[in-house]
Amino acid sequence: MRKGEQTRAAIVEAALEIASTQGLEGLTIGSIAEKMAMSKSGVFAHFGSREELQIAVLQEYETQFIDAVLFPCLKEPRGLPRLRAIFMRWLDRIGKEIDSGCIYISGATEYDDRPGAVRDVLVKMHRDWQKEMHRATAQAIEENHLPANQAHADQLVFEMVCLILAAHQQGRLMGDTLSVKRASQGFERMIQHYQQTQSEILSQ
Amino acid sequence: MRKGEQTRAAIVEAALEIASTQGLEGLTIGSIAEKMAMSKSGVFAHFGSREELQIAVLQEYETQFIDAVLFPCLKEPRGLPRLRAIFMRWLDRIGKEIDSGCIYISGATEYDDRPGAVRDVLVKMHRDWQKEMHRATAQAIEENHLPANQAHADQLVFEMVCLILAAHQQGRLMGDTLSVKRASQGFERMIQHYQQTQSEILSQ
DNA sequence: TAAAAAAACGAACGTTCGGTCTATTTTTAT
DNA sequence: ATAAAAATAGACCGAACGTTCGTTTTTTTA
Repeated sequence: MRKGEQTRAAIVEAALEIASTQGLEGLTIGSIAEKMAMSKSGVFAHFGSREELQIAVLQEYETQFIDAVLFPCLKEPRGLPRLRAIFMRWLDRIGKEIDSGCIYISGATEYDDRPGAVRDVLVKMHRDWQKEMHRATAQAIEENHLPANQAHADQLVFEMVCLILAAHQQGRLMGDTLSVKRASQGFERMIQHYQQTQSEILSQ
Repeated sequence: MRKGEQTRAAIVEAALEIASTQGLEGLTIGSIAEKMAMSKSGVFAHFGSREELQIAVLQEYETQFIDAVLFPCLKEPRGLPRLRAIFMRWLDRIGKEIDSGCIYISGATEYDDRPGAVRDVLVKMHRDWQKEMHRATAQAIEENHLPANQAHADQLVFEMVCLILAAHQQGRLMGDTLSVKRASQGFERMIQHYQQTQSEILSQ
């Protein structure tokens, strides 16, 4: 029983590496078997279907993502410092993934028109992550770091996603080495704008 | 000789529809043949390879895109009005493509790690389009609609791409019906910011 | 209208895919 | 140590893929 779990974890790890560059759709059982020096059926037996395997890869990615991006930020003070930390760690991770690729982002375009369990899991993960950012934004409003405007809060989260997506795409497809810096500049400009809106309100 | 060209054009049209939902990688000769009520070999003979077919589809999309987005905007006055018109028509097109999908965007993630002729063509198209927006931005600076700051100009184009990408992804994957509106709000906010920067400079 | 050229067909090729089945080896528990 | 259980191997399946080829049909040209 123990050996199986170990092997399964190792398979998921290898599969995540492959999926990062080839995409979740480009992930084949044969390619994993080769990388693991195992037979296809040996790999297959741990999951029962390719779909289960893809979902396991997504879950592994989510775990790593939350560990690397969200958890360290919880030490930061509630409000804008924590929100900024989240964005910056997220962006930092995207920067590191410009060589390998982010399966949240590649998966989003691969599965936006392909119904099924994989898509459902992917949507839930995106939704959960955006909820997390909504929470951080709401806290920034509570702490009076940002003006209390729900429309602005929604817009802010949307634009954080914007910047990340473009940093990833421009970095990977276009080879734009400045894309991460541009995204962080965009973030600061956006924050500046919303804070300015606040001071305008206060001065009225 | 004439009949062949007609058929080829019809094939490319059908292929573009399939590629919009299935992606360029999901585009198979068999699926086109079925849609066209032709044999696989009949379809194949017009292109010589799948790669050539994919490139033909990309070129067809580019033609349609330029016709629908760029050309009508050239009637607008140079400067900010034209730049705004370009962004809005682009965004409008993305909005209409939320059901079908945009192969510029899906192709970008499909081929960001898959070297070859298709990727090369795709990169060139992205580059050309961004050059077009750089030109429109430069004109807005010439007309004194925006401050003369090259760093800002580059950032502005980057953020236009940002907003489009997120409008597409959030609309398609997350079913966010407000994504197009959010992108246009983001654009106006961004323009407002850069103009504000200008007035600050002028008042110094 | 007949000959030439172009277009389309249909069968097959080799490969790869996810998945199944049975046999064997390895690990675990008694 | 041994029996049960779990893990792995390896052969194999049917389907789909891009591509090739010889043949037939349709279109164009003379």
